[in-house]
Amino acid sequence: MAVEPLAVRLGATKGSFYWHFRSRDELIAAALQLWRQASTTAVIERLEAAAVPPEERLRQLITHVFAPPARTSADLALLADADHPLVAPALADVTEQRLGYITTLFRQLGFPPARARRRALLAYSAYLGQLQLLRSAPHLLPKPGPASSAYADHVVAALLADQPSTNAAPTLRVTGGTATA
Amino acid sequence: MAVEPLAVRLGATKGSFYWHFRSRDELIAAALQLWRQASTTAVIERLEAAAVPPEERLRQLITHVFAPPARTSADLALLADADHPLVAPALADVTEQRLGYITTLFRQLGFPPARARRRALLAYSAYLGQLQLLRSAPHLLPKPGPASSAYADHVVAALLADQPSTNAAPTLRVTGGTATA
DNA sequence: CCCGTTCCATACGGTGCCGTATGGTGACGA
DNA sequence: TCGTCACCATACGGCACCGTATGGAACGGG
Repeated sequence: MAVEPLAVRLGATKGSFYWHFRSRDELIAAALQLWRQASTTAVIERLEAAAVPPEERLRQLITHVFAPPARTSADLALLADADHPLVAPALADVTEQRLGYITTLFRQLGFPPARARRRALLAYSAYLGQLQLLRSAPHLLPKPGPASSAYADHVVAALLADQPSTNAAPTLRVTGGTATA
Repeated sequence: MAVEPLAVRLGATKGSFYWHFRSRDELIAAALQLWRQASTTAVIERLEAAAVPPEERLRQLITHVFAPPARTSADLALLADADHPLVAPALADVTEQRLGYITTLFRQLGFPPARARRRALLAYSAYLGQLQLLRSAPHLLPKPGPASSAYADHVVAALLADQPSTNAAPTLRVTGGTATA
């Protein structure tokens, strides 16, 4: 967002803006710092605060993300400018942090390291793609309501299902929606 | 991409550009038309040309997309400008076409309609997210080589896995911890 | 009452871009 | 040789934006 339109949208002027921030980049840096904290660290802390088993955390995380009542997503704006020199490092950090957390959740579910990592990648990719769909073709997504919850359930089931082939059998069964034998 | 930088990058000038195209938007529209055709219709036709069972088609599609040797992606640029008035409809069309095709593949695999649709959504979301990761944090993705193929296999397995029992309204059980928005 | 500090507004130069106007340049046929 | 036409370059006006310069209110302390 440019600073002149931003200023008028806030009922202020450019002059006042440049008194508070030395430059446009300084504002961007500050906003990115906020975003890092609020969009990742805070979410993880909130999830960890509850005394529930890891599969419940993962379930909450997924359903929260895939059944969006009105997901206001700064992620989208930043992903769109992923090449911006200030955005890129912040984005990389956040991605790494989120992916790391999801990986540990899968590990806690009994997935061996490599499989946990792959599953986390898949899960996070699905999240990012969901965001894109939300913007580029929202009419193709299930409407908020029962269809949306059913979809979230479907995603949870697909992501939490252990696959038969690979060795070192993960343990924990998935409770909740679908009773996997 | 602006037309002045584009012109110099092509060793031409702006004047010559405006002889071939009436405006910048006209170039964009032409490029979008090309993209629709090459990135979707052509891919589907190529897949349908081979005389293989549907799960093999799906497998080829997924592995082709998730084990990218050097995926040159126009998709990314367009997703980044998803709000552009010319890009948005093209993007919606392509999304709908791709999603429809993936859905029919899942249907041919025996998934009932609603589940096929959900699975297709998940698969396509995963693809879109993969694209984003490729740009915003490529170092977190498996490197091209065996790790990459293993990951592609993992994704195929996760997406093709039949889930037991899933029919008939799973009714998500939000156990402990409350909703925590 | 004067002065400095804080906060905001107006005005200006500079830049990158879009689109147009206009002026070549070479090929080719009459 | 001359005119025409496809193609390209230069030059210009206009716009949106960034960042700076400068001129104030408002206010509190000496």
